[in-house]
Amino acid sequence: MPVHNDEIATAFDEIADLLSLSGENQFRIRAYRRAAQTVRALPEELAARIAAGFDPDRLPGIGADLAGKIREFVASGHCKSLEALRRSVPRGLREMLALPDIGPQRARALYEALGIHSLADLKESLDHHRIRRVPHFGTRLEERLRKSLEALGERSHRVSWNVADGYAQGLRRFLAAIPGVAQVEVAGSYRRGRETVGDLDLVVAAPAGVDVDRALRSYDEVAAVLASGRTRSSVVLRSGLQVDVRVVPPASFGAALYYFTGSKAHNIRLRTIAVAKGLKVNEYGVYRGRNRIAGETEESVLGAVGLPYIAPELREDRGEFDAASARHLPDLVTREQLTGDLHAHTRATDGNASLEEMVDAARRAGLRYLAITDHSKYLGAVHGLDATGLSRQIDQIDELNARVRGIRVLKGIEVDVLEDGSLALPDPALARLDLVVGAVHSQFALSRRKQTDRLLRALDRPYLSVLAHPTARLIDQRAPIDCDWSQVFRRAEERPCLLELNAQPDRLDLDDVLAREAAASGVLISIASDAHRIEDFAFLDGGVRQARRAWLSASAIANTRPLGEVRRLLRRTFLK
DNA sequence: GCCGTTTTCGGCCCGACTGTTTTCAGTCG
Repeated sequence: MPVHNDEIATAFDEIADLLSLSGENQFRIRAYRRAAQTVRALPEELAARIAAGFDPDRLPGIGADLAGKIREFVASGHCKSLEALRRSVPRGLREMLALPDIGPQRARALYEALGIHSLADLKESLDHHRIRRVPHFGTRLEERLRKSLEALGERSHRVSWNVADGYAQGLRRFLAAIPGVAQVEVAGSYRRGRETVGDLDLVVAAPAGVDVDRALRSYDEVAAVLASGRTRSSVVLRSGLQVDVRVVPPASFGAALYYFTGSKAHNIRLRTIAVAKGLKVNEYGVYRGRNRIAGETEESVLGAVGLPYIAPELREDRGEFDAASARHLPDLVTREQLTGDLHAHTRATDGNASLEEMVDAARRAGLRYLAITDHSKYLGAVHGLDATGLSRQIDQIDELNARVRGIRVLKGIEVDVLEDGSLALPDPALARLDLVVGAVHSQFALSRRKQTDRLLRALDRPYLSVLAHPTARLIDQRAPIDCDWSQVFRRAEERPCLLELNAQPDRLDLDDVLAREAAASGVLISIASDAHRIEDFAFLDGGVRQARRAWLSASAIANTRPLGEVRRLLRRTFLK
């Protein structure tokens, strides 16, 4: 039974929690948390790499001890020290950490004073007002915990970037309109372009005396105030989304924006680098001794520690500091560099606009070519195109191309990759098309071996030009298929075949980690809207965000090139 | 537990808010 990276990471997180409940050294705890993060973000399964001779202690933050635990876990599926910890820490105590305001110290104190070792125990003690008798606990904390416990069930999980964007823009406008406010930016994981956002972080530049906190509390979507201060406030909106606002003087805006954009791991690393140079970085600026030497802009903060600007999408502690000091940061792709879109649908299948409407919308979105790739007919498909329907659409596209200006329409199809890796339409039916987009729409649960073979065989089909949404995941709904991606990337590079970064907000597939790995293997990426409505070309922004998180520059993206070159790329795949 | 152009031992990012306390610990981001 192969052990997945996420299981190793989850075990390390549990060890960290249990160590914290044992009152262990915080730096030892941090080592486990950092190792969990490192392992979770790896593009390839560690078990497979170890089997191939890789030594995990070469990973950053993983030394001899943790490497040994990884080996033990991979070999046996168990970790003895985790099991020992589970025996030594009262069962159930860990779930207390899920509650805001309860950390390891308070969880421990409640256990020792009242024997509380579960959320159910806590509720009972709260109901009987026993908590307030524990040293360092009081009536206010009791009330806070009561509210937190009630809210725990309905606590919102992370929302998609697009949903967060709706709330963020309203808040930004509201805060910017406060008299005296000089500047407002949305920071946090939103600014780093993560596919989901847990809470909103906003940074406000305002001179002393501007009461941003009071204004925020009057925002009509605020349901509860968690913290309220002169420079920092936290509220919860009616939707359940938490909002943290940080207010700084204008001269510190860059430093505060940097600090609040994160990620936490990135900030810790930046501050560590600064310390080595005799500097201190905080949210007010960069300091040498008591002298502030930077802070008005983010560029000044990085410049003060001797580094070039690092784009927010790269700030995940995934090698950006090494790249920055070597002056090898990628020139990240922008939306303006996209020249066209290689995946879109019309009313002929499951889209809701006509061919002409989709093409017009694409042209207005600044695209110079658009591939129409409606679904093929296949077993169980609704409204797939049959040979007659496809032939009719081809004629319509020829007719439209003769008529419209400013955009070229490519003839394509989205065809199913069947369980055996064959395509749902025979080669002769595909030969007339400009491109063939293959996609997995069924049999998601095949074994790693079968799924890998399936995709490798699909990549061997002569007419396949693009593998769409390769992992078939739906964020928070459907797990990615299990597959040896390094093999798939190698084959796609040899063919060559484009791999898609599908920009639908619930797909974003390939994700940032795999897209970076694919590009490193020499595969060209197609950022595609998969538009079903005329509004959907806006999804391309999200695709570009994900591509930037994957460190991709325009040269790694097929559809940043002129149509002639894209045609050559697509045609080359037909010749092999 | 990790790590090293100061170090193989002794460090490990930094500050705001809250509540329970009279000077600070805990939690969080």
